[in-house]
Amino acid sequence: MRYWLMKSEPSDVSVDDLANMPQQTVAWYGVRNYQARNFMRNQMSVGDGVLFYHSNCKEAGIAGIARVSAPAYPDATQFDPDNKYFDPKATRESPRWFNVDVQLVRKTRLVPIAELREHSELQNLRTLQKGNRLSITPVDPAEWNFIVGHLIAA
DNA sequence: GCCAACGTTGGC
DNA sequence: GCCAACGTTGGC
Repeated sequence: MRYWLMKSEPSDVSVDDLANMPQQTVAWYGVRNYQARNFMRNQMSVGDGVLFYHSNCKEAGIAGIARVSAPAYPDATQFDPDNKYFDPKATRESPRWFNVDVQLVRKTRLVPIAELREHSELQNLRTLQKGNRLSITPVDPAEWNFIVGHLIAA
């Protein structure tokens, strides 16, 4: 059982979009970064905790709690020439990109990134580090407990 | 919209 | 294998 922070642009999939999906579940398609792919393919398990994060938007921050609900499988968008995530180098025999399914546990208040930065308990949180651009980052259990127990509950 | 930081590409 | 050029990310 691990913990993760996963970024989504709310103009693409917001926490409210997720809440309205069947089973409140979405395939985490469109990841085109090998490190993030490897996290999904090699390290994620069903039941892992996810901080659903809104990025590249007016109010960036944690917007919900979710869970990994299906292990990694080939990302369908890589095979679709009409999709913006199409990858001509990917084949069905040898897919390049994988995604897990993520299911909403509950929407939370928006915890802004500035608030996350206020807490020394979170000074090592990967997504807060200078220059970090990874859309999926691991979260330590202590960081998870602090965020879920103190910030979200507050 | 700006721009720092980073990942990828491709010529050599 | 190097590395410059380019494209992207994402907070501000």
